[in-house]
Amino acid sequence: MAMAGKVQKMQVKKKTAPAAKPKSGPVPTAAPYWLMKSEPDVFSWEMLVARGAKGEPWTGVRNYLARNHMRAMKLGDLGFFYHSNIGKEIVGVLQVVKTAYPEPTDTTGTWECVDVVAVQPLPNPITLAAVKADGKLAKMALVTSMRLSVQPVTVHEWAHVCELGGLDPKSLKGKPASKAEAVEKTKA
DNA sequence: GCCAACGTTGGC
DNA sequence: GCCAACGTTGGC
Repeated sequence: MAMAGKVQKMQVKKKTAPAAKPKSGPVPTAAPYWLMKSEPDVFSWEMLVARGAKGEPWTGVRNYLARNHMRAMKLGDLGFFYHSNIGKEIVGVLQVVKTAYPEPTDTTGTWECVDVVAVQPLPNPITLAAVKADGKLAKMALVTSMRLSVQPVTVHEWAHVCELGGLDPKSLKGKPASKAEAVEKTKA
């Protein structure tokens, strides 16, 4: 299993979690799109691309809000892949291919993960600085909730980032969760 | 390496 | 259930 962020390095705490059912938490209103962060030296976009159609379990999330966002994800949902710490830029588009399920290594029954695959790289990666400097993006959770590792993205933000990044959102829309072939092409 | 932001923990 | 102390994230 791979790491999807610095949080992955954390020990799994033996917290005395009430034996809450994994499904019992609040489920926020589903956002149209998402953004998921990872430190590229731990788990990078290139590594996700290399996983191909198998994708990767997005493990290591140890924040309730981030977990709840993963719970709200639907099969086929799209999200941005953001490189934190190194690069600090949005580098690609990923897709949810398996909805939230208990994280196998978590013995507390508290944490969950989703499986994602790489869909397309952003021809022009969008840096955090560019996001902050753009009036249409300055309110993104990426800016306002800096430390949240899994966050919602609005339709407007999605469209604007895609435009700036050189991606036609329509080329992603409605793609089946089997678009890993596109990934294979981007590797060549 | 520093430190601001902020989520979590634990004393009361 | 409040809130101070503590720990972590992540930009700079």
